[in-house]
Amino acid sequence: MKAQLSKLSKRDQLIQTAVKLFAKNGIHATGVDSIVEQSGVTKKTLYAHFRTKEELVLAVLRHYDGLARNEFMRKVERRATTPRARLLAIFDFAQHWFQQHNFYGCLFVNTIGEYSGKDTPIRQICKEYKKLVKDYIHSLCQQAGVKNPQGLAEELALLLEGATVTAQVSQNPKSAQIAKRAAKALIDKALPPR
Amino acid sequence: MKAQLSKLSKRDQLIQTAVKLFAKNGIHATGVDSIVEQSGVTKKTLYAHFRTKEELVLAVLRHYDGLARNEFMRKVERRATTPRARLLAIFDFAQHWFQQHNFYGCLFVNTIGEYSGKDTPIRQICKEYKKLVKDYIHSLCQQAGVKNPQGLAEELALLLEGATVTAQVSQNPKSAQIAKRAAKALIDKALPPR
DNA sequence: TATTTTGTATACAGATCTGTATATAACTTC
DNA sequence: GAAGTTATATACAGATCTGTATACAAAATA
Repeated sequence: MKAQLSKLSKRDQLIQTAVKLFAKNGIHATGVDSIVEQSGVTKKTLYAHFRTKEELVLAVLRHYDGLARNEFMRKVERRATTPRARLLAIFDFAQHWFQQHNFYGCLFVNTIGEYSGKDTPIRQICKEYKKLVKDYIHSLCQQAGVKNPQGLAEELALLLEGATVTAQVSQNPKSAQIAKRAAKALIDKALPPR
Repeated sequence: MKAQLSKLSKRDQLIQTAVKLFAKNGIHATGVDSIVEQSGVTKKTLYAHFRTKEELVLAVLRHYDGLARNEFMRKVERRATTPRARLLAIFDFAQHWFQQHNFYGCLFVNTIGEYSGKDTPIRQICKEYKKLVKDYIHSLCQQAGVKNPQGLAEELALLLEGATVTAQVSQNPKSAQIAKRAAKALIDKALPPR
């Protein structure tokens, strides 16, 4: 059951395999043995690149952080041109995301859920990811000329978060439309359409 | 390190201890040995009441479902009298919840995160909980005389969900205030204050 | 008071977990 | 082409996991 990862470095094969397994089954439920088996890389090699499983987890989160934020911004900007339309396009992107067959909610949220009590570097990365997403929304609000861009960005980020969790739990992607409807009302209030 | 659970049945001692450990450390990371140790109940007794760990998990979720929803509704109704004010009081309750020292996010969301890929009865309970919370919000919307109570309930439930996750990840309870601000705008739109 | 239930205490089986050790093959690079 | 790097294959150590077995004590019930 090896994947087609021949062109990648061993390190990347491990990370990409681990991302999939962590997202689908959770971190504690995913043993390094299954990562080794499905990546087609030896355990010895894994521990040559990462000193512990936790270091692999960190690498996976950092990898996914860059990947996910990049795709988020790219797709939002492709779907609309004006800042205002882009704020709404966030939720069209979300709906598309929720419909992916391998959508298992936000990896960072799921990870925090497994490390609620502990205070490891893992938590820091998850926290940072959410901050950067909000910063991006904030920049769109600024570009749109909103009076209180921070306030609107916080509200829209909350809606996106809620829609994501709801889609994950209820297994229904329509939460994106609900969030979009609410977002439109909040945007219209913060920036009356002329 | 036994807790003071003398008045409870062995079954309840196990459930209450398990709730705490699952919430704090996650389910897969919590071994039955630690539940046994901290509850002051023998492993033999645990397996007399629950055939497997998964059955204990189910009992814990069902127990917490009743407990949490009951407290949610009770506290919301104590904080305000009119349906409209109660819709807003949801977020005051949330802020208070987020500030608890043992707040580790929503147990059901964290649980789903650990069972994303599988389709066990566990998922069903989490799904049902979210539905019942939304139904309660829906009933408040109806009582308030909102034209589209379903629509507003969906939006407010999304805000509550987003605020909860955000408070958990960013470890900052102010997300409740943000959600309340957004909720107020949405409520005012759906039910203009006279 | 005899019996059944319910619990404790503890050890164990078998699987799985993280991480390491050993020995060997392939691929760079000088 | 020799040296050094980077893999593979595989076995193992030691801990921890779920679940069971054995032997005994306490408490309720008949």
